[in-house]
Amino acid sequence: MDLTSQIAAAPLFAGLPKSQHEALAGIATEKAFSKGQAVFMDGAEATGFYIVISGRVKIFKLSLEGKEQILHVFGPGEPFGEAAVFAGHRFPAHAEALEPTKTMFLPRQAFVDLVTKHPSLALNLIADLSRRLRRFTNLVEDLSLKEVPGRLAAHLLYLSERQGESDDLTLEIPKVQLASLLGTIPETLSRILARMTREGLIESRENRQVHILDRESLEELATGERRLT
Amino acid sequence: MDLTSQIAAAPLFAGLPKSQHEALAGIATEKAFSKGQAVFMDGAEATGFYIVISGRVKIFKLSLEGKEQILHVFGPGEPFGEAAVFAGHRFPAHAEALEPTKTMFLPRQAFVDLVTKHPSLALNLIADLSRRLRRFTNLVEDLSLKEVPGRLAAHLLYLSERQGESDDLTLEIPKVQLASLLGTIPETLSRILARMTREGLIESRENRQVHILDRESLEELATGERRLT
DNA sequence: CGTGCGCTTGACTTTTTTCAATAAAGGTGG
DNA sequence: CCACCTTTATTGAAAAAAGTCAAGCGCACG
Repeated sequence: MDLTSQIAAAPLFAGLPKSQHEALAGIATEKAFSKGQAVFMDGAEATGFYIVISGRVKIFKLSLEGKEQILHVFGPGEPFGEAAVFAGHRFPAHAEALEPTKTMFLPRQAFVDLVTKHPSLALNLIADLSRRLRRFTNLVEDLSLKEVPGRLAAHLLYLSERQGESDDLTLEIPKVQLASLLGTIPETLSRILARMTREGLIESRENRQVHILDRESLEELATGERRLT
Repeated sequence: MDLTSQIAAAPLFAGLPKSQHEALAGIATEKAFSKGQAVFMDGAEATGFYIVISGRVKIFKLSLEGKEQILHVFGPGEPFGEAAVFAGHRFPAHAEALEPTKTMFLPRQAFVDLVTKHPSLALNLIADLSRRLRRFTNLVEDLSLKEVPGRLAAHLLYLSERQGESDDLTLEIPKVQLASLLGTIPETLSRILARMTREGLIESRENRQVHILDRESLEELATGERRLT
């Protein structure tokens, strides 16, 4: 697929006239990354931002001791790094491809000009940033107000919902990454999955497959009404 | 002071023509809150957003057990609740006045219309949301990657910077609130302040006054290069 | 076919929270 | 102006949650 149709497919650019899609294609360039390759580093100058075409990218912070906190995992159609274009001018975190990934890169100034000229693009961007802010609110709430079992329960329910309300779900990412997303470490995650299994809340199959046995209890765990014994 | 000049003073509306300030004044209403009074509740419908005129407002999440995590403390000139106007339509957290507070309320639709018509307002809003996103990134990093002493050290340095690089600073909020802002509880905060004092990093005077004695060590604590013994 | 990565489990440590007691400070009504 | 009561703050002892360190297993990939 060519860049213009990629752009037309991105929610951020929804509702823009075709001429604008073509204008964007004119300023965008394609960049590909192999699994594990860095897209940008924390603190690097933000000369533009990215939109995932295919594959997945994690955005994360690193502590001095090497512990990692994943902030987002972005897939096809999702932009990342846009906020840095409008505030601070430096990326506030690291970005790395989780698998072979294609992106398009939108250079800063050309994009700013475009946003200035097209109110509907500006509104799309505002909605995008607002949604992201809301997600961060939830992340902070989870990290600060819930213990790991609650965060895991919430995540399992989120995956179940996203994957069509089925009781069978797939974790989508390796457990090391999931631990980092939940703000914990693989050992703790492993233990809590084992506890949930022991208590009959879930069944953990091979290959990142999880089967929900007791949805209600998971929901209570996620809200804090119940705790794992 | 009248609403028009209040609006002109808010960074969000900087650079707008006077006519627009007057248009905004036309749709804005003033709302006052007493200390401890709720401005809005988590989950309430967002029919508009607020800008602080005087006083201070905290935005926070509550757990079922009643633990509180402060997300922001906003003072004069700062807007809050804007993101809910553009995504979700419900407030994602509670808001409460920390002291007698005056705000102006901007109703949703009128503001959306205005943003659509005025690119420079849209850009201001984008910059505002982007900055806020960046702050959240730091909050998540702190909560997940740093221990309480590190978070406290970072906060003290932040206050010192904001208050003019002096070694004498004021906490600005009661310790209960500070604990909630740092994602901990008053007891823990109290103990860690005591440890910092014992190790000669700070001196804690009466009335929320803190004197920095060893800035370098505080900085190392904030980055994680050093730990409190 | 072996090396390594992803995952799990056990034992132990550290950090933080919980519960309880105490005390100082500040505002309110009598 | 004072007694009272709530708010704010501090400290100790014990419990709980999560992290660290270490070992071991199995499967995939080169």
